[in-house]
Amino acid sequence: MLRFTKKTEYALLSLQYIASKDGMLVSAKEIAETIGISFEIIAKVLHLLGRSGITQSIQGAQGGYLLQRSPSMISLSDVISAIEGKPSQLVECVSSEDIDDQNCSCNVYSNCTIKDPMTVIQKKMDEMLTSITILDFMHLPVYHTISETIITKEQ
Amino acid sequence: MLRFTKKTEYALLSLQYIASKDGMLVSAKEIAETIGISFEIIAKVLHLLGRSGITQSIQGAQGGYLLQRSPSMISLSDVISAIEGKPSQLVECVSSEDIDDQNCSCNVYSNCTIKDPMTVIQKKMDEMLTSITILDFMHLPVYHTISETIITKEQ
DNA sequence: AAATATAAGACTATTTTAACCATATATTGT
DNA sequence: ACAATATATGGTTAAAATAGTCTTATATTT
Repeated sequence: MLRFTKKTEYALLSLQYIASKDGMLVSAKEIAETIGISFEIIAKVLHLLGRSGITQSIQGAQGGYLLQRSPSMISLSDVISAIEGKPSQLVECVSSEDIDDQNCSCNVYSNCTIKDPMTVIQKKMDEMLTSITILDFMHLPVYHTISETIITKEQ
Repeated sequence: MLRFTKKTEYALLSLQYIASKDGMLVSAKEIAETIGISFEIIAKVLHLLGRSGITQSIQGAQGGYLLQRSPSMISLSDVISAIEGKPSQLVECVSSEDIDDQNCSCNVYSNCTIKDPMTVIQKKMDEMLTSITILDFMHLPVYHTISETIITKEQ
């Protein structure tokens, strides 16, 4: 099924929030409360993001997380890889990495007739996932009217 | 996880095979044997494709399946919808259909801050899935050399 | 030393996926 | 009419992935 996992969703919500804090340290507790998700899950997600070098973590009291690079340099593809442990693969035998080498372990079909077109699709998907970044998840500037009513300009 | 289900894979393999037979009736048994997958699964997949008007089925002896429209008019999006019963949704609350109306049942987060960017991503995904058709899964013409050696030109 | 915060693994329940089995229905050919 | 062939459809089961909770360890600040 072509669906993001909840963990990926939580990762995006977390990164969006951290990015919005613009360099300030943010704790897992704060993120969990803001999003409305249990602390444990958010902590696990942030840990995975840290492992992959997307976030940086400061342990101890007053510790927390911040982004290791700017939002525009963190792609959806990076986030998925960090959370799932490997890049997205539309089918088992086609990855964005071994597109050229033929060490495909898929011996399912006597002769696989969809590998080539699937490779093309996988490539398109990768291009899309790489082009989307955390910047795309950030709100546009908030405009204030003269009467101080806050109007948020959405895309 | 962003992965096609096996059923979708089988559907694509089946449609590719039926398309290659260019209008001839093809039985589920023939497809199952060609692909190397159990007859029952292929029959179920073909049934689902028929329900959605992608394939046409002729019952009874000498019956079988054929495409209801040309390969270039059957998109990957159509196939996924047929197999899974509804269009692909990257997240629960964003579908390609209710992009404009706001009857989103997702009350998971106190205030969801990723719905708008997710809608944009869903739209991109839909465009991609709609642009890819069974024609993209068909082999290019087979060229014969003078010595009758068959060379298949791959993409 | 106490409080705060991340690190990391174990465990359980639910959902989805995958495959198989059984039976019903329709059509053809003898 | 009847046997053979082929699709239609629902039920059942096993395996895998997902989602969430719990527990313990480690690091830092006050």
